Amino acid sequence: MRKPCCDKQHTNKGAWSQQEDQKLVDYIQKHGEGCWRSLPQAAGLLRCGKSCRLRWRNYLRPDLKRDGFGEDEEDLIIRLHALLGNRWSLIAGRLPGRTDNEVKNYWNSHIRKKLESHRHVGFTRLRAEISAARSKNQANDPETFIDVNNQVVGFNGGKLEPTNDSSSGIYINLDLTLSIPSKNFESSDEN
DNA sequence: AAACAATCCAACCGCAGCCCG
DNA sequence: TCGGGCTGCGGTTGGATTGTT
Repeated sequence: MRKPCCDKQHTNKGAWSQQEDQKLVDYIQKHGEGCWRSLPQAAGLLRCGKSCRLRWRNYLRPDLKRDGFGEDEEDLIIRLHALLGNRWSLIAGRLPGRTDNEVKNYWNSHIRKKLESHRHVGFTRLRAEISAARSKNQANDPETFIDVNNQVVGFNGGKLEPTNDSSSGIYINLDLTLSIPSKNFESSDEN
């Protein structure tokens, strides 16, 4: 049986106080993101390492955007989700200043409902791009294409796989390379 | 103004995978 | 090669806020 990540009897849970936030920020600014397991004690926090990590990554990191999602970001999320599914960290990796949690929440509370209620309308704009991209790219680089309706080609664990429905034959160029997430803007993330 | 419902989002949980001895 | 420890990820929860009746 695996040990729990921390002694839960002696850790705080729930919302973070300003003092806790400050302690965490101060510590990470001084020492960087080191070992999360030992960080709470070193920083004088009664939290488990996981909680500290989450708080930092999702809320306290200085490079995070705190404003709402733009139209272009929403559009990108929809496209990436069509390709990657619920790989929120990968999706967030393509959106500077956004976290996986934020993207996931935004998807669940905004985009999913939108797509459910306006499914065909939602694809109208995509279809215009599809037509343009189709003739240009279809044969060149299949791994950057998906079928908007039901996935002609999927990306599965680093491997391209044909999927079960190829009815539409419509492709969209996502202009996507699956590089290591956040490498484009890692300076603030890794410091 | 109060009660209830719906929505949002920060935080938690448990699992998977990576790393290292 | 194997096993244990640690981190990261995705799913889920629950409290706070906002909207509706």
